Amino acid sequence: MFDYVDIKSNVGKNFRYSQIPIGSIVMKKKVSLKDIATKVGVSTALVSYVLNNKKTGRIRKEVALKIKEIAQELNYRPNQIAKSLKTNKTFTIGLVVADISNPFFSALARIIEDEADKKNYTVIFGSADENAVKSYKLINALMDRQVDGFIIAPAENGESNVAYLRDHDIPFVLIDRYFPNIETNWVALDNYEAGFIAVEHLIKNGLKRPGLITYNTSLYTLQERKRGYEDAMKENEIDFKKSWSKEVVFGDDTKLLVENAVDDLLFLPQPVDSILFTSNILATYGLKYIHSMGVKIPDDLSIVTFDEMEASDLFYAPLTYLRQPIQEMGEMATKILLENIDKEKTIVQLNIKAELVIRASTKKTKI
Amino acid sequence: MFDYVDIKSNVGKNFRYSQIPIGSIVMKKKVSLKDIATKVGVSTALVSYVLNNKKTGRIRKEVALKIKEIAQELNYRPNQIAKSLKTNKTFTIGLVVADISNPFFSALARIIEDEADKKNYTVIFGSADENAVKSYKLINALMDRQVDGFIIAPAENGESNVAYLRDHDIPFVLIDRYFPNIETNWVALDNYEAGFIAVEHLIKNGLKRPGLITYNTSLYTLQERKRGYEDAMKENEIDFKKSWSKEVVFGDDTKLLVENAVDDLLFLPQPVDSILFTSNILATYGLKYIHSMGVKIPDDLSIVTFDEMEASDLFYAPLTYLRQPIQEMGEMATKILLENIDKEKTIVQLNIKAELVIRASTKKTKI
DNA sequence: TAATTTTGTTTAATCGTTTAAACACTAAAT
DNA sequence: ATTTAGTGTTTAAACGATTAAACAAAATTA
Repeated sequence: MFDYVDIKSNVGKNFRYSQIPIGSIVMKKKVSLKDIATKVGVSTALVSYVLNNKKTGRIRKEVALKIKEIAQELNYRPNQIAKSLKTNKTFTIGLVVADISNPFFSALARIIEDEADKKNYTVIFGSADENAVKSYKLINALMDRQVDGFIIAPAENGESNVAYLRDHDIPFVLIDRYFPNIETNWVALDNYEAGFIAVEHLIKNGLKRPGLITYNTSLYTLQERKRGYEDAMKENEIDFKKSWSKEVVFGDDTKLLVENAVDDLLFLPQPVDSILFTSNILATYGLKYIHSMGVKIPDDLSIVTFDEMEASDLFYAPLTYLRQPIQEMGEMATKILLENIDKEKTIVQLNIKAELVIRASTKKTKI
Repeated sequence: MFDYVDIKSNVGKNFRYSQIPIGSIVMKKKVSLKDIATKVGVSTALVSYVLNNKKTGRIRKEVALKIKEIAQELNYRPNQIAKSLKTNKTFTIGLVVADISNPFFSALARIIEDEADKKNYTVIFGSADENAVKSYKLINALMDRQVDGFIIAPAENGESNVAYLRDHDIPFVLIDRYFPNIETNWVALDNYEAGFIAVEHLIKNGLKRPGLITYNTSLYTLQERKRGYEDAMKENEIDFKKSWSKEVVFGDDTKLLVENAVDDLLFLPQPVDSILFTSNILATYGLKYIHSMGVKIPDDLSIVTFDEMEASDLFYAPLTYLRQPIQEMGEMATKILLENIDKEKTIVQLNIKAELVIRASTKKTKI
């Protein structure tokens, strides 16, 4: 399969390589309970009891000691697969997000990993690309591996996934997105309030024509952000125009669509004076384009985004953004899941408030 | 454990919640080979043969059909844990990186995930925080779960990890970092060349005092970047001063240390006229600080970084950077690993060349 | 017709654990 | 001197699959 030529002859190519056959290696055989049992001269049952600290009252101390000693000596590590088969528990949780390479989700993944690790769980992940069918396949693949539970950021139309999990009585917690009419665990933002305070902030700063760029999706999370955006205008007696609100389709040409949306907003007869982006990806595309047009922020246009855009620290106008409490979300989701795995089930639904971090992209104009 | 009060009484707090006891649910029992066997009236062996398309020549067509039909009807999904125990194969690979929330590693994770998925493997990951001990624990935890192989970005002093894996005859591929004296698979950058071309580019642009900010580490990867930096100067007859090259310790106070390093370089009697950062994290800290000082890029100072800093598109001077071929690295690492898992082992060592993406942060000065 | 081969299916062992139940002792209680 | 109650350990089944080997019946060959 790899037919690279020798490194020396490879000058000027864009890689160096070498292929070296491996010499024979002294392999350490995996040691099982049986190996220990044989060596000590007892049954595997006894070894199992000792190493799991069961029946402690009944086992002769010298034997127990000897077993532990030999286990140590042989560097015994229990085969979790065998253990799982018997105990029906894998100490593994499945994490399904849209895309693990999205900073929001990878940050979440790290937090979940750490929280899970505290209870000796490991994490298997999968990226579903905002696609409910792919998500379904992933969930099945992970269920086949008998994960003890799931943390899932469902895609649009992911209700069936949720129903599927529930039918199979497998614990799960939705994160970031959820379906308000389905009785499930979830941990998410208070999206309505977040949209609301973002726009209220704009209005208080004297901006009267806030635009919105969001995904064209039925996901409640984003619907709520939009509803917050609209209500903030209503409550502040702004005469909201539909043309201020743009929706783009998620996919390969999202970038282009965002650029078109920006054009639409800025070339209205009466252009918007500010834009709220409802996700980090939308903001990234939009900002780059706006920047490339030479539009000055915040003088020509104010900007607010969802999700931390720490990278924008370097931007001449660091962005005002709605900070998602990722740490808290990840921790809580994991805790709730592990509780559900261990104990009897209750439903926990958590909507955490966003924090509006005000920076230079929404400067006050004189009112 | 969760003693949140009722949502209505919770106005003004930073979260909303509710706890609803779950009603009883009609649970779908997991269906096993045995269930199918019973329903069809045959042995589990036969069911297994049919569903795995073995002994196809010998099995009565009607029976095979019936079995498949019932399997479908019951929505049978094989228990991978049981399968793994018997076959000694989990179709799982372990990914151990420094931090999954680092964009470089999460991008890599996504690529590995996709490549692995093509061959029906899933990925378990762990973050080792540049700590060889933590890495060792992680590797063990994943080995306990019988992963078929590893992709690992080892930490400093990770040689023992490598030896451990080799002793246990478990396939693995090092990624991003490696130990040149240990005969292992690796996929990494040609770090020497990358450092070299970065500095050569600076020199060609008329800069005569290139500084370096790197980690204080024995990791070969970073040593090589530094060696490239130094050699480029030697070959271009620049009289290199040791004071131009700063090393910072990885850890919680890296940010502060980077800021000190920047100070050191800029307040030399004869300050550097350009800085090469050897990682995205260093660059992020450094850039923010430099920016906050009001230093103008590239007029006062030119900048080159390792790793894609796409976010810097928004910066007034988008950064010149050494693009790591992440896609290729992830794909190749996965391919090499899966080859090693399936077939007899050869060692593949791949050093892929970086691409210098020249942007505004290294403007040409008149020479 | 008997021996052989082919066809279709089952039996049973196995992977590495866990764990209830059985067993063989010894010590205490009647 | 029995019965009863521990004490220390083993036996064996089970988890859910795979798979070599055994088996029975039908088809083919001699």
